[in-house]
Amino acid sequence: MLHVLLHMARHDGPMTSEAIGTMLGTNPVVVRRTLAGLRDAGYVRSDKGHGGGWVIACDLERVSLLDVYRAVGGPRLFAIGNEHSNPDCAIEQLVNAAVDDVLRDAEALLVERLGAVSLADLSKGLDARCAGDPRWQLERVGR
Amino acid sequence: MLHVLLHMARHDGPMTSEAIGTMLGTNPVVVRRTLAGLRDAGYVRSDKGHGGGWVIACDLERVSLLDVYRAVGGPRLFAIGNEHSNPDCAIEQLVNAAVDDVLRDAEALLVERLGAVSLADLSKGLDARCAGDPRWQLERVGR
DNA sequence: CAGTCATGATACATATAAAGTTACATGACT
DNA sequence: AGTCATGTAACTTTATATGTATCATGACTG
Repeated sequence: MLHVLLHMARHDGPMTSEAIGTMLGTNPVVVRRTLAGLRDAGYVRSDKGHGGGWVIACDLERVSLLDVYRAVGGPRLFAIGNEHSNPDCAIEQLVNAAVDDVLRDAEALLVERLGAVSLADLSKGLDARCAGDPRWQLERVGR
Repeated sequence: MLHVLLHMARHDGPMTSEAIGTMLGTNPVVVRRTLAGLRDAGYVRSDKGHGGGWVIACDLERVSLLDVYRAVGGPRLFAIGNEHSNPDCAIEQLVNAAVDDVLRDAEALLVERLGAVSLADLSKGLDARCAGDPRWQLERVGR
């Protein structure tokens, strides 16, 4: 979705779900489902009808990767975690506490780092990277 | 599994897969499947026949939570990651690089922290926590 | 106003992985 | 010989994500 947002930012005029779907090698409905979160957060806007589609609706400077992550969906950052926290077992309490402690710190790091990078940062990085190479100003999507 | 290992360490005599399964609210076969990784790593031993079952086969001091994590199975630490790294799209390259950078650091932190805690540390923590409370010396499993 | 193009939304189908289940073979103890 | 336990394989169930089909709605166009 970051990929999509950056393309969208560099595209004048709306992008349709179908175009994005083709770009991602997926399906327009899936695109709508996923972008719905970003729309609800106010980061993009969608217009119906002729000439409709998806447009950036925010200041890239004020939206971080963390914002996108949260808007798009998963509260689950880790593939591991404590399932059955049985409050009756001291061993489990201790193990969970130890694992939670580590996981909390790692999540804090992720949140901090993802929160520190804005979409504008990425966009600027792209400018720098492609300076003098106008090819990349177009959408080079492929798959 | 950490839960199981600590119980096992405080249990004299082997624990059967069925007992462990009941303790975890799961199935003996699932227990065998999961513990197989720990057995292959040499952290536990399994004996067949009468009086058989699972026993700790390592020095708790020398096995970290990271070791257990790796032996038990999942190379996937994060629920997020880059799927289709399309080498033709500069935007995707940049996004992936940015996300990978953050993920690498977070994973490094996890590895460091999980590697710094041994099973013996947890066991000692349990001793400290339950000092003067002999109830917890028994398996209080429940579910 | 009719036609089309787009999203919104719902319901259903498929794919994948994890967990659970069943069944049987093997080895060990009594 | 009988029982108890693991080892293993095959199958089923469950959960989740993804893909698909369909129709309603709104917006632009001629």
